[in-house]
Amino acid sequence: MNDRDVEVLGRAPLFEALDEEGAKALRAIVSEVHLSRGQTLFSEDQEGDRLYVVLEGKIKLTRTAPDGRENLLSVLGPSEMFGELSLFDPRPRTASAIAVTEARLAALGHSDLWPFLKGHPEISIHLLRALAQRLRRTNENMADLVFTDVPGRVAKALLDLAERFGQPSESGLHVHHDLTQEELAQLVGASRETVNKALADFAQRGWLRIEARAVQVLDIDRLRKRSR
Amino acid sequence: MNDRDVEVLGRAPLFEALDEEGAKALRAIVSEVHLSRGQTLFSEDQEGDRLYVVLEGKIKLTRTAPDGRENLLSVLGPSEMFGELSLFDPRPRTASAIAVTEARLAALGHSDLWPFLKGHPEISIHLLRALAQRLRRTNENMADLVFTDVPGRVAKALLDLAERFGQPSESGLHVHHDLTQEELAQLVGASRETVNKALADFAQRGWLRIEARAVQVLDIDRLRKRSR
DNA sequence: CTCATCCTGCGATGTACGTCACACTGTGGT
DNA sequence: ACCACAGTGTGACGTACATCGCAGGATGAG
Repeated sequence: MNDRDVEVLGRAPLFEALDEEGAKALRAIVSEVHLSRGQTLFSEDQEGDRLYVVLEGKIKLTRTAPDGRENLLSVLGPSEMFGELSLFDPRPRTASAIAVTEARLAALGHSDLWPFLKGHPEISIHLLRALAQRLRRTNENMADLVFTDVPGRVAKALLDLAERFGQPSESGLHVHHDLTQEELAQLVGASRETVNKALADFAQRGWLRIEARAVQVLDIDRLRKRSR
Repeated sequence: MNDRDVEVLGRAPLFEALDEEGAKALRAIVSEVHLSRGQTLFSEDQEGDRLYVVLEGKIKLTRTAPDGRENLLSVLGPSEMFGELSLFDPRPRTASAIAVTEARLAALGHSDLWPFLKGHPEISIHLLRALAQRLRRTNENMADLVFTDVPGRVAKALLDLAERFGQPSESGLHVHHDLTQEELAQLVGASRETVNKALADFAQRGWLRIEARAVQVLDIDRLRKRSR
């Protein structure tokens, strides 16, 4: 694990709570996982008690309906944590984790983390905060599903992705989200076609330019307005 | 606080974790709140760092969209906890809490609970589990919004309410949910009218009988099938 | 380079559900 | 006992979005 990884890991809620000594000890027991694009890390209904932090790349969490249709819960990038639910609430996984890009992860199992929680109760507090934030965000998304139309949800999703993965560039903000329109559609809970039309509409209005698995945001304010 | 209250409180995730001694100490510092039907305990955007456990009655958590439309996050009954998010993640409340029936609550503030968390780290673990379960449930509901039609969501909501508030009776299961059809509609993310039609349809098929703020479930299996 | 496969773009059609309108019923307040 | 008003029941109508169909690009494996 290189210096950059250490920095990335340090921004995860788990490590944030620890002093350098504790962080060092915890780093010593994480194991590293490498995934190539499209590879699945774990699947719905599997047993599993490992928690992951993204070091590099992007991971999507998906749920599959009985009829096979899919739903994208979230897309996670560096420093973000996932898989912890089955650690605190020992049940089979309720989502699958699949690499959207080539990715490297840090992994911690139940038996590795648990003693640490006992020894460093401040970690629990940070984890509670992280889960509380997630719950807020999820409730927000629920409300959006009910109240906001598809273009609005697409705008919201893009803004969120822009905030997390956007890179300033000559003509605006370059958001390389690495998602196909199909995946974007699953993320906002709509059909691929409608999302495509919404994007085309935004592009035609000059708010953004569409690229392969990315967009150039040209007028972020307009996009914000459309998202409300 | 009477014996019954003590028992109800003991089933909340907060108290579950404690031995009798700890529970007794914690009980000593909770304060009791009384609400009459329709009264609001706290509102969206308010500051607040108190956590509540329902002792008696029912509370709804609602969000209001900018345009005034409402969304019901959940309906909580005895032993259920709410308001803890702003305790772990100190931000204004993201939902309002309103009494659906006359209700009594036990309340704990930040300054009361925090020392307890330090002294009893096992509480944090139980709280983590509680939040993890909630997150799973919320994700489930999201998927339903995307994949399940309104009648299906109504069926799901009724089954959930039945499980939590149902009373066995002569002809089936009596579910006194205390919600108007308007509130039920806000809970499943649909219009009052469509929910009414779904209920009428279920009743006409003989799956249930509609009563004021309640239903008699007559054929729970059919209802289950319709919900999937 | 070439073919197969994945991804994107976009029009035509159907439908579930929201909105509107209105009538009926129960309930609680003075 | 009355009226007001909150809650329920149901039809007519419009529309946002899913579904279907297909065509044009991009991508990558051999």
